[in-house]
Amino acid sequence: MTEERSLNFLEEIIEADLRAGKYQQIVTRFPPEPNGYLHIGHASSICLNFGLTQRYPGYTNLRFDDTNPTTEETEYVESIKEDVRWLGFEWKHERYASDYFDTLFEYACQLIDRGLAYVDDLTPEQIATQKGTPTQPGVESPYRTRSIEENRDLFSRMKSGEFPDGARTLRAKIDMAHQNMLMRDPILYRIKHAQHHRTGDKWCIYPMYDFAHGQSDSIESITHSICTLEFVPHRELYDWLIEKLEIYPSHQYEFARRNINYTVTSKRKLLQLVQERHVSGWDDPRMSTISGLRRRGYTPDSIREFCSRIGVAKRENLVDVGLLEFCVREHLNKIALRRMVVVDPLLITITNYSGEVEELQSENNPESETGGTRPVPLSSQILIERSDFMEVPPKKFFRLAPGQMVRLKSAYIIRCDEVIKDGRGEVTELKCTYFPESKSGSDTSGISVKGTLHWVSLAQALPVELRLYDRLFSVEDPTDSEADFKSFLNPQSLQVIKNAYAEPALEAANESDRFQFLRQGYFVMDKDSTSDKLVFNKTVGLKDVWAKEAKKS
RNA sequence: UGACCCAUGGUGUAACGGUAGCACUACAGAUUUUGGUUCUGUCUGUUAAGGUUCGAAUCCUUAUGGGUCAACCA
Repeated sequence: MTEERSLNFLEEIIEADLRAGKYQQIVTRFPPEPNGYLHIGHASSICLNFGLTQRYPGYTNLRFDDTNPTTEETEYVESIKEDVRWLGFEWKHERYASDYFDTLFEYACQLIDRGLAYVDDLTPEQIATQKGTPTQPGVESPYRTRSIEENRDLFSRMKSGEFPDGARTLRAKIDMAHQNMLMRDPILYRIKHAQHHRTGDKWCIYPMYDFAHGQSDSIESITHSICTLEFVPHRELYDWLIEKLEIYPSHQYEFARRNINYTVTSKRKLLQLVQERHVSGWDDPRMSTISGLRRRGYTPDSIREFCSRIGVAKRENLVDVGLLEFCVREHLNKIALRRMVVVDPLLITITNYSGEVEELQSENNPESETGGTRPVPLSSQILIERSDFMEVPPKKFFRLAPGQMVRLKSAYIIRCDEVIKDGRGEVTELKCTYFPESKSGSDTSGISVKGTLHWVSLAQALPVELRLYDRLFSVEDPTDSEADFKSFLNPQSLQVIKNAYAEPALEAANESDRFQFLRQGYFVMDKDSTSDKLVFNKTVGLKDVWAKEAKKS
């Protein structure tokens, strides 16, 4: 399949570079800022960067762009490493932009010495106003003409902590009238008396992204520095610094970030959802974070497959979340153990069944020949899904109804003889008879039925909690309007079933085990499970053509 | 009203001057002891107008539409 696939534009560039002998091997990097958890959009970038060096000779680094100590934390570093590994990738070198603070400071001094940088005393507001607008040129700072000696002195005093936060900045001296706003004397260093998660209080000046990212790539000899489209205008500055500093010429390439409908993929917005308690945490199963998807029951394989299918390009996009769901169903269908769980129970008494408990066998996974079977107990009282019975069924309802026959999965065919109701007319019980000669696997009854139901023997039923999830937002693109994206939160995104009834085999389940609950969907055992009550998260439902059919009429 | 980026079915992505293909979705059918899975088939597309060419989704021009850029964030 990979060999059949056509190349994306980055692979074409790389193959051309390799063919031309420009490089013997390629080096890429995944460069997150440790200020939040990774999300599905990052997965795309991870698969791209690491995937490229699996396909072509070379390697990929994990580099934390940790140049802003006030937002960065070790907790995020750890989660990012865990997520990258969980996705199935291993980096060559673990690096930090902060590893290069000394070198970066040296670079800054070089620019000063060559008259290409100056210390500015303007306030943030002043800098903003004199920057101009995209259609109007900016004006030069009065401090732009300071002597090299003065700049050197001031910059080293900035470093030694003589000035308070925000008092001065180091700026590149480029062109205040440049078409590209980023070339209008961009700030290179700012003063921040803040504890850094790695360098502690060694520094009180920190480089800006633009003065750290490109040079870090260069220091690591990154051949292909891949980032998203919003950094296109940064490339000119990136190249300018490489040229002036005369350092290894990494080249930046940009691709369009992947957007997915009915969710948000922005660390800032995800952080808001966490802080304002709209979700239970970064790993809430409704979140688009890697940790959320993991807790939801997604597999690394399915996420990688998704990233591969959506591809890489430069145009704006909004990927249908249905494709992600397709990918996880496809994988889980192959690997998930089948179990029976009744969500909304209706009691059936099999009137001609003996009092004994019979042990039946049911396959663990019909997709797997080596999957084996597990025992399932059957007795005269069982539970079926309330929605699998209708007193007045529509046509093509292949389930239970008065006088109608149906098969109990891996067991017998039963017929509904009598409907018992309570005082309010609510159906409380069904009296059925079973056909002993219709036993699964050795059916000689000659009866053929259209429907097969999942069921659980009442006496052996295991009470479990189910958490059912729906999309977090009720509109395709919550960020596409003036309104606060949180106003589009779907109030029905979480539904908890406190008491569902599971077959006893589920007792042996462990955290993170994945199952298909027959005719319902895929579920994963959650970490909130206790010995008293197992908790399962619904990963995704099965395709349900009957639901569609029923909706039509 | 500047610069830059982008434009192919409902969605995502191919076609590198020579038959617009693949996947998802939707729809129809077959199989099925999960109305699952699997299998078969069908619908739907080159933003527009000019130009170059024997031939244009592809090259050129213009228009239109969308996106990005004015944080001491990344």
